[in-house]
Amino acid sequence: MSCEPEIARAVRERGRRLTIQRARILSALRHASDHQSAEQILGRVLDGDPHAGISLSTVYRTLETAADLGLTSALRGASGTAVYEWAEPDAAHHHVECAACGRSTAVELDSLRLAEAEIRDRAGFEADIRHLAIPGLCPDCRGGGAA
Amino acid sequence: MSCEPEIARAVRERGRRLTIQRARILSALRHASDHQSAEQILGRVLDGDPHAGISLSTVYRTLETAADLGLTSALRGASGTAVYEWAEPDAAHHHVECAACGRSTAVELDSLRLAEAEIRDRAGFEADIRHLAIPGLCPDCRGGGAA
DNA sequence: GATGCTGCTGCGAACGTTCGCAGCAGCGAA
DNA sequence: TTCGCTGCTGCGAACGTTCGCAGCAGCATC
Repeated sequence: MSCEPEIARAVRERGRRLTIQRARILSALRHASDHQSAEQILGRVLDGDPHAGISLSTVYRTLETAADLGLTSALRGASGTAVYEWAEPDAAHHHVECAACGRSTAVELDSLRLAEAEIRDRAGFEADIRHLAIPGLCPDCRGGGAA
Repeated sequence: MSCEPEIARAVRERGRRLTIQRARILSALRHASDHQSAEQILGRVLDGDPHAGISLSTVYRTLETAADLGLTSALRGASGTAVYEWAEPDAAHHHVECAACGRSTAVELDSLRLAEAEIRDRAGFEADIRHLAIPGLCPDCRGGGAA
């Protein structure tokens, strides 16, 4: 796949080692169209090569490392299961998740910039609100179920 | 404890049964000064009565039920362990958690009202941003470690 | 006070995730 | 190319949390 050199560079540039496992895991996530759980990612890797012999621990650790490097971002929604996605550097976005049906949508929220400033003023913290799972009710469930 | 009738009423008013276990668990959380994990709450209950015979499952279920009723609110921070607190109805607040040292502070954030409106406009979701765990860096760690 | 419905509980297993450890392998230096 | 350091991996155990089940007990009714 064409993006592997890109992944390799991104990892090595930041002083980390590029292992076969990392390349496979990150490549799988890179080519996924949406959020993937750790198990789904492992499934995709093993789909491509059933003899890869990659463990779930490694998937978790790789995803955590990659999040540190800014390559991926993690999201733990109401379901409790964490999902991961490739981090497009310019597309900071947030996820609204329906508490009733579980459907989730990505939104860009300018007002959270204000929240960061507000936090700096009131608590002195340097907040990092680039990727948030926000609970709510989707239009369908709002009309039918609740209210 | 003087608040038990209040808890009893709150539970029964909403059509739920008041059990000894629920009364004990909610009372323990009500009198706690800050966030408590499920295990801490169980500890407090058993502290008061070592023969209470309450299981951790019941603590989790009670806290979930109480959150549905609006009596408590749950928060799952970066540590992964969920913490719970008694929900003061008027004091909507958020928690900023230091990614480096783990310290967390409560802040009130007006700008999140804007975010709710923004979400309604852009995604049609009715967001519920009353209680959020926001990652960041506290003043101490910002000065010393990062930057 | 006795009875019945059914919501709640304790138990134990299972889930998703993290951790500790011993061995392997990437990468820089020689 | 070889060597050595040490960061990374697989394994398995442990953690916090959720789930399924059978039995118990709160509450409404009589």
